[in-house]
Amino acid sequence: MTRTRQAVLGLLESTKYPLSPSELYARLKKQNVAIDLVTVYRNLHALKAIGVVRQIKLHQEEQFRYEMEEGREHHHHIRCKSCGKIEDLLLCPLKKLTALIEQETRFLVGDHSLEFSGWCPKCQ
Amino acid sequence: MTRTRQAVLGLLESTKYPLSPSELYARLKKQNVAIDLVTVYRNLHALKAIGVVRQIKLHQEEQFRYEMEEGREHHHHIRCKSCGKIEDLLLCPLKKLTALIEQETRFLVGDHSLEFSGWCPKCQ
DNA sequence: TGCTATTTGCAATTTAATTGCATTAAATGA
DNA sequence: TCATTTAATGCAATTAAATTGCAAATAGCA
Ligand SMILES: [Mn+2]
Ligand SMILES: [Mn+2]
Ligand SMILES: [Zn+2]
Ligand SMILES: [Zn+2]
Repeated sequence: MTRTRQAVLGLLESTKYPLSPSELYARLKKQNVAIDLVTVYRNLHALKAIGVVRQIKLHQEEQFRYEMEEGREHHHHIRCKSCGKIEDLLLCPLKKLTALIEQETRFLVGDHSLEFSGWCPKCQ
Repeated sequence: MTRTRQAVLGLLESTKYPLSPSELYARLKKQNVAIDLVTVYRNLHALKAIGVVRQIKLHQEEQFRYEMEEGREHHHHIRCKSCGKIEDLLLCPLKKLTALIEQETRFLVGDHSLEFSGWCPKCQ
Protein backbone atom coordinates (compact mmCIF):
# COMPACT_ATOMS: atom_id res chain seq x y z
CA MET A 1 0.00 0.00 0.00
CA THR A 2 2.07 2.87 -1.31
CA ARG A 3 1.25 6.54 -0.84
CA THR A 4 0.29 6.87 -4.49
CA ARG A 5 -2.12 3.96 -4.23
CA GLN A 6 -3.60 5.52 -1.13
CA ALA A 7 -4.08 8.77 -2.99
CA VAL A 8 -5.91 6.97 -5.80
CA LEU A 9 -8.14 5.14 -3.31
CA GLY A 10 -8.84 8.27 -1.32
CA LEU A 11 -9.94 10.14 -4.39
CA LEU A 12 -12.26 7.34 -5.49
CA GLU A 13 -13.71 7.14 -1.98
CA SER A 14 -14.47 10.83 -1.83
CA THR A 15 -16.07 11.11 -5.26
CA LYS A 16 -19.73 10.32 -5.75
CA TYR A 17 -19.44 9.45 -9.43
CA PRO A 18 -17.10 7.18 -11.38
CA LEU A 19 -13.76 8.68 -12.43
CA SER A 20 -11.65 8.01 -15.51
CA PRO A 21 -7.89 7.36 -15.30
CA SER A 22 -7.10 10.75 -16.80
CA GLU A 23 -9.48 12.53 -14.42
CA LEU A 24 -7.81 10.80 -11.49
CA TYR A 25 -4.40 11.72 -12.88
CA ALA A 26 -5.33 15.38 -13.32
CA ARG A 27 -6.79 15.68 -9.83
CA LEU A 28 -3.85 13.96 -8.20
CA LYS A 29 -1.49 16.38 -9.91
CA LYS A 30 -3.60 19.25 -8.60
CA GLN A 31 -3.18 17.75 -5.13
CA ASN A 32 0.58 17.70 -5.75
CA VAL A 33 0.70 13.93 -5.71
CA ALA A 34 3.62 12.86 -7.91
CA ILE A 35 2.28 9.99 -9.95
CA ASP A 36 2.57 8.72 -13.50
CA LEU A 37 -0.54 8.09 -15.59
CA VAL A 38 0.53 4.49 -16.13
CA THR A 39 0.64 4.03 -12.37
CA VAL A 40 -2.94 5.23 -12.15
CA TYR A 41 -3.85 2.60 -14.73
CA ARG A 42 -1.96 -0.09 -12.84
CA ASN A 43 -3.46 0.82 -9.51
CA LEU A 44 -6.96 0.77 -10.93
CA HIS A 45 -6.25 -2.60 -12.50
CA ALA A 46 -4.98 -3.98 -9.19
CA LEU A 47 -7.84 -2.53 -7.17
CA LYS A 48 -10.32 -3.99 -9.61
CA ALA A 49 -8.64 -7.39 -9.44
CA ILE A 50 -9.04 -7.56 -5.67
CA GLY A 51 -12.64 -6.38 -5.86
CA VAL A 52 -12.16 -2.96 -4.32
CA VAL A 53 -13.17 -0.92 -7.33
CA ARG A 54 -15.61 -1.53 -10.14
CA GLN A 55 -14.90 -0.71 -13.79
CA ILE A 56 -17.62 1.05 -15.74
CA LYS A 57 -17.85 1.87 -19.42
CA LEU A 58 -20.39 4.46 -20.41
CA HIS A 59 -21.77 4.15 -23.87
CA GLN A 60 -21.13 7.76 -24.86
CA GLU A 61 -17.54 7.87 -23.65
CA GLU A 62 -14.24 6.51 -24.84
CA GLN A 63 -12.54 5.91 -21.50
CA PHE A 64 -13.33 3.51 -18.70
CA ARG A 65 -14.44 4.87 -15.34
CA TYR A 66 -13.96 3.46 -11.87
CA GLU A 67 -15.97 3.66 -8.66
CA MET A 68 -15.67 2.03 -5.24
CA GLU A 69 -17.41 -1.31 -4.79
CA GLU A 70 -17.96 -0.90 -1.07
CA GLY A 71 -21.32 0.43 -0.07
CA ARG A 72 -22.49 0.75 -3.63
CA GLU A 73 -24.71 -2.12 -4.68
CA HIS A 74 -25.50 -2.98 -8.27
CA HIS A 75 -26.87 0.15 -9.90
CA HIS A 76 -26.89 2.13 -13.12
CA HIS A 77 -26.03 5.64 -14.28
CA ILE A 78 -27.40 8.59 -16.14
CA ARG A 79 -25.17 11.02 -18.00
CA CYS A 80 -25.87 14.51 -19.26
CA LYS A 81 -25.39 14.85 -23.01
CA SER A 82 -24.47 18.48 -22.55
CA CYS A 83 -22.10 18.79 -19.58
CA GLY A 84 -21.21 15.16 -19.00
CA LYS A 85 -22.49 15.08 -15.44
CA ILE A 86 -22.92 11.52 -14.21
CA GLU A 87 -25.32 10.48 -11.49
CA ASP A 88 -26.20 7.17 -9.87
CA LEU A 89 -29.59 5.61 -10.42
CA LEU A 90 -30.36 3.75 -7.28
CA LEU A 91 -32.90 1.37 -8.67
CA CYS A 92 -32.42 -1.55 -11.01
CA PRO A 93 -35.58 -2.27 -12.94
CA LEU A 94 -34.36 -5.40 -14.65
CA LYS A 95 -34.38 -8.15 -12.06
CA LYS A 96 -37.91 -9.19 -12.93
CA LEU A 97 -37.17 -9.14 -16.61
CA THR A 98 -34.49 -11.81 -16.62
CA ALA A 99 -36.86 -14.76 -16.55
CA LEU A 100 -38.77 -13.38 -19.50
CA ILE A 101 -35.61 -12.91 -21.55
CA GLU A 102 -34.41 -16.40 -20.68
CA GLN A 103 -37.69 -17.79 -21.93
CA GLU A 104 -37.55 -15.80 -25.13
CA THR A 105 -33.93 -16.38 -26.08
CA ARG A 106 -33.09 -19.70 -24.37
CA PHE A 107 -29.99 -17.93 -23.15
CA LEU A 108 -29.02 -18.20 -19.50
CA VAL A 109 -28.78 -14.57 -18.42
CA GLY A 110 -25.73 -13.50 -16.44
CA ASP A 111 -25.26 -9.75 -16.30
CA HIS A 112 -26.79 -6.72 -17.85
CA SER A 113 -25.60 -3.25 -18.60
CA LEU A 114 -27.95 -0.30 -18.58
CA GLU A 115 -27.42 3.41 -18.79
CA PHE A 116 -29.45 6.46 -19.57
CA SER A 117 -28.49 9.74 -21.09
CA GLY A 118 -30.29 13.03 -21.26
CA TRP A 119 -30.02 16.53 -19.88
CA CYS A 120 -29.30 17.41 -16.28
CA PRO A 121 -31.22 20.14 -14.41
CA LYS A 122 -28.62 22.79 -15.21
CA CYS A 123 -28.48 22.00 -18.90
CA GLN A 124 -32.19 21.79 -19.65
CA MET B 1 -22.76 4.14 -54.81
CA THR B 2 -19.66 2.14 -55.62
CA ARG B 3 -19.45 -1.62 -55.87
CA THR B 4 -17.53 -1.81 -52.61
CA ARG B 5 -20.18 0.19 -50.80
CA GLN B 6 -22.81 -2.08 -52.27
CA ALA B 7 -20.92 -5.11 -50.98
CA VAL B 8 -20.78 -3.62 -47.47
CA LEU B 9 -24.49 -2.83 -47.56
CA GLY B 10 -25.39 -6.25 -48.92
CA LEU B 11 -23.50 -7.99 -46.16
CA LEU B 12 -25.15 -5.91 -43.47
CA GLU B 13 -28.56 -6.55 -45.00
CA SER B 14 -28.09 -10.28 -45.06
CA THR B 15 -26.78 -10.63 -41.52
CA LYS B 16 -29.15 -10.90 -38.61
CA TYR B 17 -26.73 -9.58 -35.99
CA PRO B 18 -24.49 -6.51 -35.88
CA LEU B 19 -21.08 -6.83 -37.56
CA SER B 20 -17.77 -5.21 -36.67
CA PRO B 21 -15.56 -3.51 -39.29
CA SER B 22 -13.00 -6.31 -39.14
CA GLU B 23 -15.71 -8.97 -39.48
CA LEU B 24 -17.06 -7.17 -42.52
CA TYR B 25 -13.57 -6.88 -43.95
CA ALA B 26 -12.82 -10.57 -43.45
CA ARG B 27 -16.08 -11.69 -45.04
CA LEU B 28 -15.69 -9.36 -47.99
CA LYS B 29 -12.24 -10.75 -48.64
CA LYS B 30 -13.70 -14.25 -48.54
CA GLN B 31 -16.22 -13.09 -51.15
CA ASN B 32 -13.27 -11.85 -53.23
CA VAL B 33 -14.34 -8.24 -52.88
CA ALA B 34 -11.19 -6.12 -53.15
CA ILE B 35 -11.55 -3.55 -50.39
CA ASP B 36 -9.33 -1.86 -47.84
CA LEU B 37 -10.18 -1.96 -44.15
CA VAL B 38 -10.17 1.84 -44.03
CA THR B 39 -12.78 1.88 -46.77
CA VAL B 40 -14.98 -0.37 -44.67
CA TYR B 41 -14.64 2.16 -41.84
CA ARG B 42 -15.42 5.06 -44.14
CA ASN B 43 -18.41 3.35 -45.66
CA LEU B 44 -19.83 2.52 -42.26
CA HIS B 45 -19.28 6.11 -41.18
CA ALA B 46 -21.09 7.42 -44.27
CA LEU B 47 -23.96 4.95 -43.97
CA LYS B 48 -24.41 5.88 -40.35
CA ALA B 49 -24.38 9.59 -41.17
CA ILE B 50 -27.26 9.21 -43.63
CA GLY B 51 -29.20 7.03 -41.20
CA VAL B 52 -28.91 3.75 -43.08
CA VAL B 53 -26.95 1.86 -40.47
CA ARG B 54 -26.88 2.03 -36.70
CA GLN B 55 -23.70 1.89 -34.62
CA ILE B 56 -23.69 -0.37 -31.60
CA LYS B 57 -21.09 -0.78 -28.88
CA LEU B 58 -21.43 -3.86 -26.74
CA HIS B 59 -20.12 -3.55 -23.25
CA GLN B 60 -17.95 -6.67 -23.40
CA GLU B 61 -16.31 -5.87 -26.72
CA GLU B 62 -13.64 -3.49 -27.92
CA GLN B 63 -14.94 -2.80 -31.45
CA PHE B 64 -18.09 -1.10 -32.64
CA ARG B 65 -20.70 -3.10 -34.50
CA TYR B 66 -23.14 -1.99 -37.19
CA GLU B 67 -26.59 -3.16 -38.19
CA MET B 68 -29.18 -1.92 -40.68
CA GLU B 69 -31.65 0.67 -39.43
CA GLU B 70 -34.40 -0.28 -41.82
CA GLY B 71 -36.98 -2.65 -40.47
CA ARG B 72 -35.26 -2.89 -37.11
CA GLU B 73 -36.91 -0.72 -34.52
CA HIS B 74 -35.26 0.29 -31.25
CA HIS B 75 -34.19 -2.90 -29.53
CA HIS B 76 -31.44 -4.42 -27.40
CA HIS B 77 -29.03 -7.34 -27.55
CA ILE B 78 -27.85 -10.34 -25.63
CA ARG B 79 -24.36 -11.76 -26.05
CA CYS B 80 -22.97 -15.14 -25.07
CA LYS B 81 -20.02 -14.86 -22.69
CA SER B 82 -18.63 -18.09 -24.08
CA CYS B 83 -18.93 -18.05 -27.88
CA GLY B 84 -19.80 -14.40 -28.48
CA LYS B 85 -23.09 -15.14 -30.22
CA ILE B 86 -25.25 -12.04 -30.39
CA GLU B 87 -29.02 -12.07 -30.65
CA ASP B 88 -31.68 -9.38 -30.83
CA LEU B 89 -34.07 -8.81 -27.97
CA LEU B 90 -37.26 -7.65 -29.52
CA LEU B 91 -38.77 -5.97 -26.52
CA CYS B 92 -37.73 -2.78 -24.79
CA PRO B 93 -38.80 -2.79 -21.17
CA LEU B 94 -37.75 0.73 -20.38
CA LYS B 95 -40.30 3.01 -21.91
CA LYS B 96 -42.43 3.06 -18.79
CA LEU B 97 -39.45 3.67 -16.60
CA THR B 98 -38.41 7.00 -18.07
CA ALA B 99 -40.92 9.09 -16.16
CA LEU B 100 -39.82 7.54 -12.88
CA ILE B 101 -36.17 8.28 -13.57
CA GLU B 102 -36.95 11.83 -14.59
CA GLN B 103 -38.76 12.34 -11.30
CA GLU B 104 -35.90 10.87 -9.30
CA THR B 105 -33.00 12.60 -10.97
CA ARG B 106 -34.56 15.78 -12.40
CA PHE B 107 -32.75 14.87 -15.61
CA LEU B 108 -34.63 14.99 -18.88
CA VAL B 109 -34.12 11.50 -20.25
CA GLY B 110 -33.08 11.13 -23.87
CA ASP B 111 -31.74 7.71 -24.74
CA HIS B 112 -30.83 4.57 -22.96
CA SER B 113 -28.49 1.72 -23.65
CA LEU B 114 -29.22 -1.78 -22.42
CA GLU B 115 -27.61 -5.11 -23.06
CA PHE B 116 -27.57 -8.51 -21.51
CA SER B 117 -24.89 -11.16 -21.42
CA GLY B 118 -25.05 -14.78 -20.45
CA TRP B 119 -24.75 -18.18 -22.07
CA CYS B 120 -26.44 -19.23 -25.29
CA PRO B 121 -28.19 -22.59 -25.65
CA LYS B 122 -25.11 -24.28 -27.14
CA CYS B 123 -22.77 -23.03 -24.44
CA GLN B 124 -24.81 -23.83 -21.36
C1' DT C 1 19.83 -1.29 8.84
C1' DG C 2 19.75 -4.67 5.18
C1' DC C 3 17.12 -7.79 2.22
C1' DT C 4 13.33 -9.12 -0.82
C1' DA C 5 9.05 -8.49 -3.16
C1' DT C 6 6.29 -4.86 -5.20
C1' DT C 7 5.53 -0.80 -7.25
C1' DT C 8 6.90 2.93 -10.05
C1' DG C 9 8.45 5.84 -14.07
C1' DC C 10 9.69 6.12 -18.64
C1' DA C 11 9.69 4.43 -23.23
C1' DA C 12 7.91 1.43 -26.43
C1' DT C 13 3.96 -1.23 -28.07
C1' DT C 14 -0.82 -2.58 -29.13
C1' DT C 15 -5.32 -1.92 -31.24
C1' DA C 16 -9.40 0.47 -33.02
C1' DA C 17 -10.26 4.29 -35.34
C1' DT C 18 -9.10 8.50 -38.04
C1' DT C 19 -6.71 11.57 -41.35
C1' DG C 20 -3.70 13.35 -45.43
C1' DC C 21 -2.97 12.86 -49.91
C1' DA C 22 -2.38 11.22 -54.44
C1' DT C 23 -4.99 8.03 -57.47
C1' DT C 24 -9.14 5.94 -59.19
C1' DA C 25 -13.83 5.42 -60.06
C1' DA C 26 -18.51 7.20 -60.39
C1' DA C 27 -21.75 10.45 -62.08
C1' DT C 28 -23.38 14.30 -64.50
C1' DG C 29 -24.63 16.72 -68.75
C1' DA C 30 -23.27 18.68 -73.12
C1' DT D 1 -20.12 9.07 -75.97
C1' DC D 2 -16.66 11.69 -73.86
C1' DA D 3 -15.07 15.38 -71.10
C1' DT D 4 -15.46 17.41 -66.61
C1' DT D 5 -16.66 17.46 -61.98
C1' DT D 6 -17.36 15.08 -57.68
C1' DA D 7 -16.82 11.59 -54.53
C1' DA D 8 -14.60 7.25 -53.04
C1' DT D 9 -10.47 4.51 -52.54
C1' DG D 10 -5.81 2.69 -51.09
C1' DC D 11 -1.84 3.29 -48.66
C1' DA D 12 0.81 5.38 -45.08
C1' DA D 13 0.90 7.99 -41.15
C1' DT D 14 -1.44 9.49 -36.97
C1' DT D 15 -4.31 9.54 -32.73
C1' DA D 16 -5.75 8.01 -28.22
C1' DA D 17 -6.66 4.61 -24.57
C1' DA D 18 -4.66 1.02 -22.67
C1' DT D 19 -0.81 -2.30 -21.96
C1' DT D 20 3.96 -4.11 -21.46
C1' DG D 21 9.28 -4.40 -20.71
C1' DC D 22 12.67 -3.10 -17.88
C1' DA D 23 15.60 -0.73 -14.77
C1' DA D 24 15.23 2.17 -10.64
C1' DA D 25 12.79 3.26 -6.47
C1' DT D 26 10.02 2.09 -2.57
C1' DA D 27 7.49 -0.55 0.89
C1' DG D 28 7.29 -4.20 4.21
C1' DC D 29 9.71 -6.97 7.27
C1' DA D 30 13.57 -9.36 9.81
MN1 LIG E 1 -22.23 4.71 -9.62
MN1 LIG F 1 -29.89 -5.90 -33.41
ZN1 LIG G 1 -25.64 18.62 -17.65
ZN1 LIG H 1 -22.60 -19.22 -26.87
